[in-house]
Amino acid sequence: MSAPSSDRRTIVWFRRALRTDDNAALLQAMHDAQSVVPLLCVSDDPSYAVLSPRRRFLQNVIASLDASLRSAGTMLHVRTGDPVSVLPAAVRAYGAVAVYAVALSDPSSIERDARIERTLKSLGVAFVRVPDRVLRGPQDVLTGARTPFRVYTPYRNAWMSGVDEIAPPVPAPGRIAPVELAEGSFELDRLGWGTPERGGAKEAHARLRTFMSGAVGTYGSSRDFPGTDGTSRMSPYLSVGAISIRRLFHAAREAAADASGAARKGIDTFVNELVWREFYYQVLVHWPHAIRGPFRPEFADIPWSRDEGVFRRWKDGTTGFPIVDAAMRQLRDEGWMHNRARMIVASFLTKDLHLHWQWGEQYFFSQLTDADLASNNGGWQWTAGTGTDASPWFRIFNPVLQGKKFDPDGTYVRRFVPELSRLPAAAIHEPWRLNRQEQEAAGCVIGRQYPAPMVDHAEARAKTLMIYRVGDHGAAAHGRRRAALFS
DNA sequence: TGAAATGTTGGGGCG
DNA sequence: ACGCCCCAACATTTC
Repeated sequence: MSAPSSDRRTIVWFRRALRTDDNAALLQAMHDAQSVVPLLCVSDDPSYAVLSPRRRFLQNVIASLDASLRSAGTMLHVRTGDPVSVLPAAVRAYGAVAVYAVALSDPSSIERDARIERTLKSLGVAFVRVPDRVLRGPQDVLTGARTPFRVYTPYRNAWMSGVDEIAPPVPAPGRIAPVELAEGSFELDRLGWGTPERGGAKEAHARLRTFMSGAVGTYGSSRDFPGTDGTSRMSPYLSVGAISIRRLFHAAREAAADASGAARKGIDTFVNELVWREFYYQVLVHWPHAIRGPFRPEFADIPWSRDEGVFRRWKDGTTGFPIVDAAMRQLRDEGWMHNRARMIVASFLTKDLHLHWQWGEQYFFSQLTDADLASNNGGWQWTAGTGTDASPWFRIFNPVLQGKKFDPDGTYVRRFVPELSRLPAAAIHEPWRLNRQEQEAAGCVIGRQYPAPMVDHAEARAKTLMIYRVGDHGAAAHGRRRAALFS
């Protein structure tokens, strides 16, 4: 790194690290030059104005970022348009010698960044991408043969063995010298987003503190119950970088340091989930083809249904299966879904409705405030049985049993499917089993207030086993059985 | 991070 | 007392 020099002005392009706390690109820019311009590029596409939960969340995070920059003495400089043209224009307007940003690893970002780098280079300006999204980079966790891992457990063991290499988080700079707005830049206010309600970095840190001093202790068991507030709910903040992954990891380590044995187990489980996130991240870096289709090509030819009407009922949460409908409505209402519920609806889409898992992946990505390419893709491939170290394809969730097991009193269903709220707990996951009189007493007649189940699970399951078996030439057990048949 | 089908065991009712 | 049957509970296999 070069020595600090006050006459060198740089731009910090804020994208997926929307915070001042422990922001590697910001810290490096401030180390390399005293004068930094905190820059935000906003799309000028009119469809951008549609206020999905994710968009609202993002606006709040950005407002919070601007507020913390202001408390340090500076502010966001906003420009509209495509970053590929905005950044060179900003470089000229500010006379900057370098642009810093968090390094991104998905193919479309890599491709766009390469174009930006070329353009900036022609202006004599460096484009510095600083790794900041994961605790341990894809090249830092490899097998003895220096190849990437495809299986989670050995990956985790290797990851853990290098845990001391993880840097501690660095607090936000106390003071950042302000820079005058240049031609073409404006203050955040001018976007007319209104007063931010919640969702910023401050809220993320408060939530993290609460979680680490309480629920994390029972995380191992309570995280599986969607009616309980048993998860950290850090994923939306992580996905946009409103909180740093190191901040999260070190909070967990500190909590572990003064925790009882039982609580430490909960913390270990939590850290494991962070490692899953890193695992999926490195899978896509090493095998980017998984973004476009099954990681394992033997599953490329499964004859999926293309029934849009069926897909719509899944999205709308009117499948007739209470736990599925509750989950899908939570997604639409909150832009978030409990992890257990994600597994249930994903299994339902692929193995009860026989729709392509990529339809679900795409819909999740469009709705989730925590949308993350790698985790989302990894999760869907896991459910569909097409990924690295995936769930076996013949593992099929029974939506009624999952409901009974993980939402036994129906708290979750009642919260998101009000028409079922008066059903007795014993029937809430299979309301069609009540007789007409009982349905009327609960104010929920099947076919009127709430739909009949849209598929017969046993039939759907049988069909899944059939359509998957066709493509499954890879499983060792099947090979053996087939060989035995012919011997 | 599953569920269904199939197999095994053992207690209790009964003649 | 004994064998037999039934079936629930648990275990194993299969998808």
